[in-house]
Order: sequence, then C-alpha cells, then structure tokens
Amino acid sequence: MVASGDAMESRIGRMCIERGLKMTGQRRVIARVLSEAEDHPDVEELYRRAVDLDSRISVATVYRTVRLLEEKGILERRDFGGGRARYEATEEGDHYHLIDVDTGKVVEFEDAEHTALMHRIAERLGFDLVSHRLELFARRKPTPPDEKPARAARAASKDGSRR
Amino acid sequence: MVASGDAMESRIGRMCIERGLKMTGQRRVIARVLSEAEDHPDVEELYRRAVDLDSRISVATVYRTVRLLEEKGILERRDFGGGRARYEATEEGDHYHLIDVDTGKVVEFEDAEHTALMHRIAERLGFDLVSHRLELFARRKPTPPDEKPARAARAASKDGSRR
DNA sequence: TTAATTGCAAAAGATTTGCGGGGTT
DNA sequence: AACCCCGCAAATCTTTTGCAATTAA
Repeated sequence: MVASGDAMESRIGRMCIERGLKMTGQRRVIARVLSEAEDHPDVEELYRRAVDLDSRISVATVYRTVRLLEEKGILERRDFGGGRARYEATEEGDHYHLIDVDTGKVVEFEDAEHTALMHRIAERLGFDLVSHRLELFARRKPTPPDEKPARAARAASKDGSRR
Repeated sequence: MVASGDAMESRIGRMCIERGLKMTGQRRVIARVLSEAEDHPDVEELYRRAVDLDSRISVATVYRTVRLLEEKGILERRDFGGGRARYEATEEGDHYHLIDVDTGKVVEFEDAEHTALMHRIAERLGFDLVSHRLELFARRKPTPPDEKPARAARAASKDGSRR
C-alpha cells in the first residue's frame, strides 16, 4: 500500500489516525476546522467553516463526525445555553468557562483550587468523581469613573459561534 | 366577590398568587405537583403527575406554565444531560447536584466554600457573577471488603424523572 | 366584560437515521 | 473485495405557537 504521510494532517486528524479511524476527505476537513478553531463553535458553524474548505460536505456528516470524535474522547461537548451544543478539542488539565451574559463571549480559565474542591466534595458524599461541569454567567464589571480603565483580562477571550 | 381562601393552596400556588398570576384550574394542579415533587422532574413527568390529578391538562400548558414560573423566579430549570430540561422549585441559598452516573440518582449538596470561590473567580476575571452552574458526575465509592458497610450518605438522594 | 389562558395540532429547531451510491483500507 | 462513510431527505424529539374557544378577575 502507499505510505500515508501524516505530514499535512491536522492535530486532530493525527489523533483520528492514532485511534484507527478511517480518514475520509470530509473527516480530514472537519478535523482541520476543529484543529484551527480557537472558540467553541456549534455544528452549524463547523459546517460553514468546513464548506468553505470543501463544498462536498453535508451537515449530517458534521453531526456524525462530531459525535464520533466525542465518543473517542477527542472532542468535548459544551452547553452554554442557547439550544445548540458547542464543541472544543479535549485539552490537558481541566479548564472552565465564564460566559458574558451581555455579549455571549466566553472566557476560559483554570482553577486548581476549584478542581481539588470538587474531588473533596464527591469524596465527602461517598463518591468517586468521574467528571464535572462548571459554568459562570457574569457581567463585565463597570469601570469606575475615577480609575484608569482596566486592562484586558489575562484569560483568553473566545467568542462563540455566530448568533 | 367571594373570599378566596388560600388555605388549600399549595406552596407554589401561593407564590403564584403573590406575584399576581391568574390562577386557573390547571395552574393550581401544576403548582401542587411542583410543590409536592421531591425530585427533579422533566415536563413529561410533570404532565403525567398533573393528569393523574386532573385529566383536563395538556402538555402545552405544562410547558407554558413551567416557562412562566421560571421567568417569575419560582422555578429553576436544570440540565442533567439526557436531552430534556428538568425543574425544581427555587430554594433559599445555593445548592448543587451530583449525578450518579450508574443509576441517574441525583444527590443535592450545599457548599459555601464553593459559592464563595465562584464569586472570587469572577471577580479576578473582572466580572460580577450573575449565576453559575455546577454538576458533578460521579460513581458510588465501592465499599472496602474489610470495613463495615457505609451508612447512607447524609445528603438527600433524589431521583430524577422516569427513564 | 375583557384580557389572559387553554387545547389541539401544526410548526419549529436541533439532531439522528435509512438507504443507495461511493470511497478507504 | 469488504466494509465503512457520505449525501439526501425523511424521521425523531423536545419545545413553541397560531387560533378559536373558555375562563378568571
């Protein structure tokens, strides 16, 4: 058989191959879109981005692929309210999301203290923690008129899919 | 007019009256079902329980009522996974949910430390916390063979709606 | 009386699926 | 060649809504 060079394969594309998934053209495209996404797109948005790269892709396939990758642990499904599921690549270490209730922007953050606390709480109740889910809904703090405007938050601000 | 005694009104029924909602027969029934619920039923389940008390109720009305009560702050909508929204009466103080991944049972718990931490985190990111959401998914800890079996957890164990 | 509420069934929005054709291993 | 995957459209599932009839205030 022909040697299949992974050289041009996206990060998620490589993960698919590692897990022995059959790499079709559309999977490669979707994997690339996901690899390049820095936000938390929903299926509609993934579909738009994928079609931009290759028009021979249907929403059904995006749904099927996103589902498959979630089962394989490559993707994680999120619910930020708004009816549609949103996705992001699985990353090392837990991180959480703060949703700006006015703009819909999503800010990611880590907090080891919180993670540890979750384990302690489950423990206290007689359980082993399998996973947990945390979302903060918040409003940007108004800048006090007398102080110099606050600089941008250190955490990355990632917007969601289009409205 | 005839004096309308609240005496036989359910707890949530009284809250509806306080907020000036028009009390129809179906609302009274749904309010009663909600007042008596000790779990986190979804709309289907609420509908079943309501119909048991009065067959002249439609699912549409349950959907409409549950939505109205949520807007009025009387109910809170929950998402424990599984596709359908689930509801519980708003209570004093924040409490959270641990879902047993094997049985679907829901355990409620409070944790002031966690609540405080959430405010601190939002603050740190430059936001005012509006609300937050936390769910633990966990598995009951196996009883070590050498020790006497653990007694029931102190927290109340509430199951969800039927599967 | 008057405006709000209800039932019914149709509509909507998101996601899944059956099927015949096509691509990957 | 064998089996998996794709596109399409129809099907599901949950929740919402238009409309005419009914009811609380």
